[in-house]
Amino acid sequence: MKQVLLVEDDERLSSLICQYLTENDFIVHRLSSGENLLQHVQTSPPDILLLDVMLPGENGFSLCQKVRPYYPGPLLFMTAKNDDFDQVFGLEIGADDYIIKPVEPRVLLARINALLRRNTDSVASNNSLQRLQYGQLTIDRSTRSAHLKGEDVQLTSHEFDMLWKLAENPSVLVDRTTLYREVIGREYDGLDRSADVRISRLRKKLQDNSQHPYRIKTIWGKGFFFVADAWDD
Amino acid sequence: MKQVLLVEDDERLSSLICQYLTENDFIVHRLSSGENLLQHVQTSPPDILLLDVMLPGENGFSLCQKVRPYYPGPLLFMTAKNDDFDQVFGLEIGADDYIIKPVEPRVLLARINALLRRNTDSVASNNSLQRLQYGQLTIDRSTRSAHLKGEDVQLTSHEFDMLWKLAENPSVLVDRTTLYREVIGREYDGLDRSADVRISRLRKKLQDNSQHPYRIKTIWGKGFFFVADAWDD
DNA sequence: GTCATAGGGTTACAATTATTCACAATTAGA
DNA sequence: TCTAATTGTGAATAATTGTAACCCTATGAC
Repeated sequence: MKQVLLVEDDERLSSLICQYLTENDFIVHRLSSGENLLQHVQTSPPDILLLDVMLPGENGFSLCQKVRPYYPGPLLFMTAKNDDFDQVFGLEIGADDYIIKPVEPRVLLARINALLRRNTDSVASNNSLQRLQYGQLTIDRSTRSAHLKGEDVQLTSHEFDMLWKLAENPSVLVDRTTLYREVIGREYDGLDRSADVRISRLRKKLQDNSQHPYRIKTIWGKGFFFVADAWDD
Repeated sequence: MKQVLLVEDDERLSSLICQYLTENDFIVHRLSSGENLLQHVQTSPPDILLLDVMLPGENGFSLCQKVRPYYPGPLLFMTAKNDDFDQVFGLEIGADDYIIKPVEPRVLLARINALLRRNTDSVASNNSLQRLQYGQLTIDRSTRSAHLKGEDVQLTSHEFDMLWKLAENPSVLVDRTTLYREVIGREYDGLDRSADVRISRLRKKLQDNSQHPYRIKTIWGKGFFFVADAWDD
């Protein structure tokens, strides 16, 4: 659940927004002025910051400039003043969006989601090929973790490397020579069995049955391959 | 210079926008319908895409859905129709902003810049970043302090250096040699355990479980890496 | 079909590497 | 200087991985 920090002095509007966002699975923290904003942002940073422009004491623009060095996430201004100059100014000092009141809750929500989507996208887009999903099995390279039927599968480093090598190209044979060279990191001498041992341990953790494996299959005398769609029991 | 792709059938508005953006150091490409949009985006992807909603032939929403799989960058809708439902819909199908006509050129420019800033920020400037935020964990280089779940985490100087080194490139392996050379300040002799001890102390303070760590993970025989997403276990 | 054989699956245990603890050494502050 | 906090050291413990042995199964010759 994403955390929203709302700074708004109009109690009626604040509680309206709070209610609507809470209904839509956000955790909302409310401040009625910018007094403790900096401290709040530093100790429990929100996922998105909603700032009213006209506030008692320090105004939203000034707060934005103060808080920006400590808060890199999305920041959204709300204001009753429909003034192009202010809008341009707000965006230029580092806001990501600028909404003119009256705020329609559905629109606010859509804009919040658009900002959050973009923000998590950019983190995720570096790892475009970082996550594989096959039925109930998920393999995430950025965290080097695997999940099966919603449960965390505790794989060791080498087990994970082996699984990734096989799973990144489902149905494609990975022969012993390749496996040793690219995963184990040495040449295959024709006698070494450590790849087999790794496969064996992997199968066990993936709840695969070696007599009738469905995830990692063996091609006798050649190597192994990963099966993408498996019918889970 | 950034490239803008503008899809707008109103010739007067299109040339007005084109002129204003060109004056402000953009390269503008214009299309008067969505006919060749997909091809254009694939052959010369713009830095930002401006889409009119009401277009001859295929409308902007439909174009957005078609083009999104091939264009991950910022996308902005412009429309004369001031309808909340449309706005919400546009944002939900993947737009980053939605502007109601009449379009004020200065406002359009400010919004374009806000989107581009956000887009390049997250990718490019991690080396100049003073503050990292991963879920409930923030790490602030300017004050050399870290916060977890709103609480101050008391890190020693070396613990902070180690955490920063790992966290500035999440999911990237930092091997022992690098760790000793760049954080501890001496060469790794193959026996020294002080990096492990620091990691161990760090994990404890980050409330990480070394049996099943989620923040700082070990790659056996190689080194360590930092995990950005906290929702793992 | 039987059999011999080559290769794969599994296991116990050894080797390697990581984690942690108590305490020693070092450093920073008063 | 003294004191407290920080950091390193070495040893005990735990986890991971490789090795060698055993057994099993697929394959092909007969």
